Amino acid sequence: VSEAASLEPGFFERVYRAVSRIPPGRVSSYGEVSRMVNGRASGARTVGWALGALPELRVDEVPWWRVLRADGSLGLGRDPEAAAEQRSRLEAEGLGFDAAGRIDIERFGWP
DNA sequence: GCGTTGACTATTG
DNA sequence: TCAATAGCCAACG
Repeated sequence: VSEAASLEPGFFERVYRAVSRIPPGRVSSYGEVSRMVNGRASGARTVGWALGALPELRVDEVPWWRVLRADGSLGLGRDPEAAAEQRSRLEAEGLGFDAAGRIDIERFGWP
């Protein structure tokens, strides 16, 4: 492997990797993913930004819909269409939403 | 090197 | 519960 740098994937790759480790029926928050990637929950914004750059081609590899906000509400607040898709995918995995449209991350959250 | 941007989080009122 | 504010980190121009 001549590409020694590939041993240390960039922030993007690490985020995709961490998100892809989330099993079906479970959800995680940006802060949690940030902690997996950087060891800190402070980089949550960067995680969201990294997923925002997630090309559609990687959608099948990275279950971005399993990443929610810390309070269990869906992200993509500025993208209603994508949020609806996220909700559909989560419902398809058996996750329940409350009246406020939020998931009980304490119950479905992936530690 | 600096300022801006962003799918965030925690705190305060 | 909702709204607004401050703090943090990484990439881009």
